[in-house]
Amino acid sequence: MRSLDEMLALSPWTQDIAPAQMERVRSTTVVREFEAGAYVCRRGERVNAWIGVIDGLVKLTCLAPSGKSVTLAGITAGSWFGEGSVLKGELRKYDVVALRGSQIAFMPEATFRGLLDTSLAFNRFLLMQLNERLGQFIGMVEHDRLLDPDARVARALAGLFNPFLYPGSEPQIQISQEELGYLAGTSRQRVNQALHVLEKAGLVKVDYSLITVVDLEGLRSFGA
DNA sequence: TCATTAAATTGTT
DNA sequence: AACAATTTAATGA
Repeated sequence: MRSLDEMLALSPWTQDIAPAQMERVRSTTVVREFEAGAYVCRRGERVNAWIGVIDGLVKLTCLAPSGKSVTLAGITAGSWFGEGSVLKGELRKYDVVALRGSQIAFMPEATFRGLLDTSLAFNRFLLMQLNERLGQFIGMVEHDRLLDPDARVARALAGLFNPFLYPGSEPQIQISQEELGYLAGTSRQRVNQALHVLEKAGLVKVDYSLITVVDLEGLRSFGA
């Protein structure tokens, strides 16, 4: 995915948006590029845009009192996020960091609210997305307590390929094992071990800084 | 294009 | 956590 237009074409909520609204989305949404490691936005900033990942990969992260950072979610290309904070008009609760060079779209709050007021499809999409996220986070807590590390890595990885939340088309993700460790809540070494297990099981293919999902269903249910 | 080097990532203990 | 091995990216001949 390279351009905002391509991403809009992939986004489910654009399907029956009126042409005038679509034009407003196109003309007001700003695209910015970020290098690996750069902050897309920081905790505590006023939220004035809905954010879309056109290309690349970002993570939602927060700082534990001890100083350790915790990754709450990885957001892949094709996904929009941050609607919760826009709706509530609150300060941003987490840091957003680019893990790779990334192209990020910022849709101004006014445009976002315009869509809310005029499009039933948009409201439906948000409802589905919020519900999907809720399910994912509940699942994360459950898995964190019930599953062994191999399975946790499998779920964390599968979570990045939720077709509704992340309508990117490719079954690959460029992510280091260290970052996957932050996401799964385990050490890099354990991720390395787990990836070997998952590869032997025929669920993924592991390359340098790149993981290809071969069997998404198998990944989701691994260890259950 | 090829060789050299530094940095990032991975494999292992 | 530490160390070695491997891959990538950048540089210059």
